[in-house]
Amino acid sequence: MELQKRLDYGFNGYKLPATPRATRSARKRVPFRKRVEDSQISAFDLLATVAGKLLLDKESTPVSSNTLTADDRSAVEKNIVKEERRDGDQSLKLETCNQDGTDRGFVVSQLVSQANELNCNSRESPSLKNDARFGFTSVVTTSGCSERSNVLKLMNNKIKNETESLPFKVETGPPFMCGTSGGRIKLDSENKGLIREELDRTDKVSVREVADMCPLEDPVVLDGKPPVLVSSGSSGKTHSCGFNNYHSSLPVKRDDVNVVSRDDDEKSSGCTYTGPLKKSFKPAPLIGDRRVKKTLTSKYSKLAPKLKEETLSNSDENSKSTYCDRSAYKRLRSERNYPFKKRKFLHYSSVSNSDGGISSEGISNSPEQSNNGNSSGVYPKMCGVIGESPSSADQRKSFHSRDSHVKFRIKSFRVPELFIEIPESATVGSLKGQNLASNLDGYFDSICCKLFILRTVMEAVTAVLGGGLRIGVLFQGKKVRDDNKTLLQTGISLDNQMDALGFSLEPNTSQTFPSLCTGGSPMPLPCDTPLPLARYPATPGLVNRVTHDPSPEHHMPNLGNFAESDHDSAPSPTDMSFDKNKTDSKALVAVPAMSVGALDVVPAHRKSKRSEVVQRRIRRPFSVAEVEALVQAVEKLGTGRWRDVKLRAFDNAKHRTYVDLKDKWKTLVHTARISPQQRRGEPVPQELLDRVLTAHAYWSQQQAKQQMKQQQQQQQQQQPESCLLLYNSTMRAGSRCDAFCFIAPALDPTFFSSALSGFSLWGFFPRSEFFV
DNA sequence: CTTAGGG
DNA sequence: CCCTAAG
Repeated sequence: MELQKRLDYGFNGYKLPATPRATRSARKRVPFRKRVEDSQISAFDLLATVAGKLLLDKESTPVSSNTLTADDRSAVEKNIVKEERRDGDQSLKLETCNQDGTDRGFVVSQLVSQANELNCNSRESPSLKNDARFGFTSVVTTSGCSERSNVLKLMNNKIKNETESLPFKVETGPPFMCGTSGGRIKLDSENKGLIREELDRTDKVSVREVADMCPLEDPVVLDGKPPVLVSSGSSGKTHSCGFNNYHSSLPVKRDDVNVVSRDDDEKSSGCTYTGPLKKSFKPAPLIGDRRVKKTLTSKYSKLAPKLKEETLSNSDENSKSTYCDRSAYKRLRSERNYPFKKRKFLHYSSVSNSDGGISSEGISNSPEQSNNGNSSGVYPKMCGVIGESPSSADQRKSFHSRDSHVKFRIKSFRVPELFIEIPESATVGSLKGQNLASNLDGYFDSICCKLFILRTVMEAVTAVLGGGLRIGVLFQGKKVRDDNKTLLQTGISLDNQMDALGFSLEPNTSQTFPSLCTGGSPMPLPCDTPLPLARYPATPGLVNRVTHDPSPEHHMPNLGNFAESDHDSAPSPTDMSFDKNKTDSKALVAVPAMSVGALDVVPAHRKSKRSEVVQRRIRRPFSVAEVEALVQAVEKLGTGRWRDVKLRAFDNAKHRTYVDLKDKWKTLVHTARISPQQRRGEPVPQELLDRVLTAHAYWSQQQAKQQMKQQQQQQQQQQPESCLLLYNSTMRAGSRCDAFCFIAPALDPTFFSSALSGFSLWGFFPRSEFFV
């Protein structure tokens, strides 16, 4: 048998949300980045799944599949062994999918094998048949460094019910020894720290080093000594390995990896989160994950301008008083921005933190993590393994030329459940060919994803077999023949159980293989008997969570302003003697104000509880002096011009935003209306409160008047000036109808209906159109 | 970015 | 104070 005539895939474990709507709305709030990462992970996992499935099928061990099904788990255990490469091997590297338009190449899996066997369409493929010799190669490439591809040869595919186990176990030969040793990572939140430590300790292989070792030009085949497996997973403890990156957000991990790679001695570096800025400055990732870089860049680029702006404004302030106003305001803005930015970041981090808690089981092995691990950790290390051209003599250059093989073993990994939404209007065909990059939503559609991966696999298979395969879509056991059908038409709705959806690789009728397809079922390849269609049960309860980049360490740059602002926050020196009040206010405000040194602590504190949401701005009660200034300004400017109020009376109080002033006014009004007994905080002189009420009443009235005026104006403009053009049935549109023009107050058209029955309303027109 | 309001 | 919808 060369290949089974058909490979059927049931992608269990991938389920569309039962309530897509809810998902959508909820998703709306999810930061784009998160979504992207989500999908990436998914893609990888999907790939892995497919790969596993392929292996499964290839080995034609229905039992396994059944077992899996029974398990109702999405965990798949794989053993990946790198096999000796033959020159004849076909290695196929596929690059693909981008989610966000960036060119993040993704994981592509490919069937490679003792290609010879595959290629020869001989029915008897010993390797396939008998032993696990059939190699499955998974190629991962990132567009950034597409040149570095990694190959995993998968062998001995097993499916186990080891859901809880690490995403991966990797066995590698000596070449990778350090970090590579297979490790079992449990992503329990408790273990994270441990894992990291382990990581630091064990992961001594620098990515860079590895990368350097396996330049594109000379692919290296690592040699496969007996696996120096670190852990066989026997110990519950985690061992770090190439995949250690798993348990943290992509960027972070990446960073970690980099750090580690650069300085092995610095143990802490591995687990220390370095600020985002650092990231952006760091040399291009080896992995070539441009997407990530881009993300980071864009993410922080926003901040950068702000900083610049601030700086500039400050300097402006110093040099040119002319710009004082604006610059001051800009400062304000920048100041304000920080909390926002921060919030956002923290949000991410909080997500990651919660990550562990949300999905009951090993959420931690969030797909993303695995993804990371793959791209940054494992694969890079394996890059040498994948020879672009096996035949190239360069291969021997590999650091381990002795044997040309390396064994990898993926013991197990877990495929998370996906929650993805796909438009029902999408056609099957479009999904098949869809470039994931075009997915505006930033999500992989699970179907799309599956199809994509299938396509990838198909392409690989095609490459091996010479073409003639296509992806068949099965829905509820029926084959979807028309790719032009939309999902809706096909009956694939979001509400459907995703396990009702299956895929198959089938001979492409238009190609090499004659079309044998007749029924609704995929046709077997000519020379083989169909393998049992394995379908994985959907795996409930596994939620795919994405961890995020920890909050960047942006410290509020201008916290120091507190002190400054305090001094300045005094009301504009009118004729009032606020000196005393000023002092008081200073004292009051000064409380929160900290020395610079103290401020530095803030971030640390914040960092310590990253899980906590954003740090709220420190509370700074308005002093009487400030209230005075506010009242005065409002009396002058009125309510509704808070920016002006700010500029007028609080321009120097950087910590008072116009929103703050507005809020304060609101509370002042409220305070003034309640009984003195109910008031809290520093008592505001009744005199001020009275003024507040007076001013508030006055400006409210003014506003009302304004509105009235505006309305009147509108009415005057519209009604008197507009004409009603009436016509009767004898008239045709476009004909002259002066006689039927009326100057009409904008009354309800029905007004005319009685007097001018028989006419129809044509419309309102500006008077000028009729009376020029 | 500003306003206006609810929380 | 925060958060957000609107404009």
